[in-house]
Amino acid sequence: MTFKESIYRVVRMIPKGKVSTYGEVATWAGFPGAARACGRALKELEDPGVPWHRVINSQGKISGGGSLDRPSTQRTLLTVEGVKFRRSGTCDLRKHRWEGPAEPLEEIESSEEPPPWIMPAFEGLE
DNA sequence: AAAGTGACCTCCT
DNA sequence: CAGGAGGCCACTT
Repeated sequence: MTFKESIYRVVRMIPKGKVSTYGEVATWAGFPGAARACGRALKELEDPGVPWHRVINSQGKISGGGSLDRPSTQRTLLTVEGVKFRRSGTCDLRKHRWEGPAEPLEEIESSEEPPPWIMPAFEGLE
């Protein structure tokens, strides 16, 4: 299990309409403090099944990195999912923040196939 | 193989 | 709210 795979596995668990932060994703993936590395992992993401847009920074804002069109794409996807943004560019983290994985991560690590309760990332969108 | 550098961050002044 | 330092990983000397 590589670092990136661990990150992706956690991100795939974020439900539609919820968001999480780089730092928390990294922590739940087993790498506390690796928020920055987490950002790079998502930047280099190739798997289309990972809802990368649901990961924002700890201030509730969309980070400006990656390719130029990525921040706007991210905001559009989140808006479609029901996440509201203020004019300042921040969203209400208290309302949309994902509480974290309900099941201990160990259970997932041991399984070969992804469990059926993980929803496709872009279901209901296009 | 080891050290340096950069990155979609965070936390603490 | 701005600025600076810290920490993790991956890529490059």
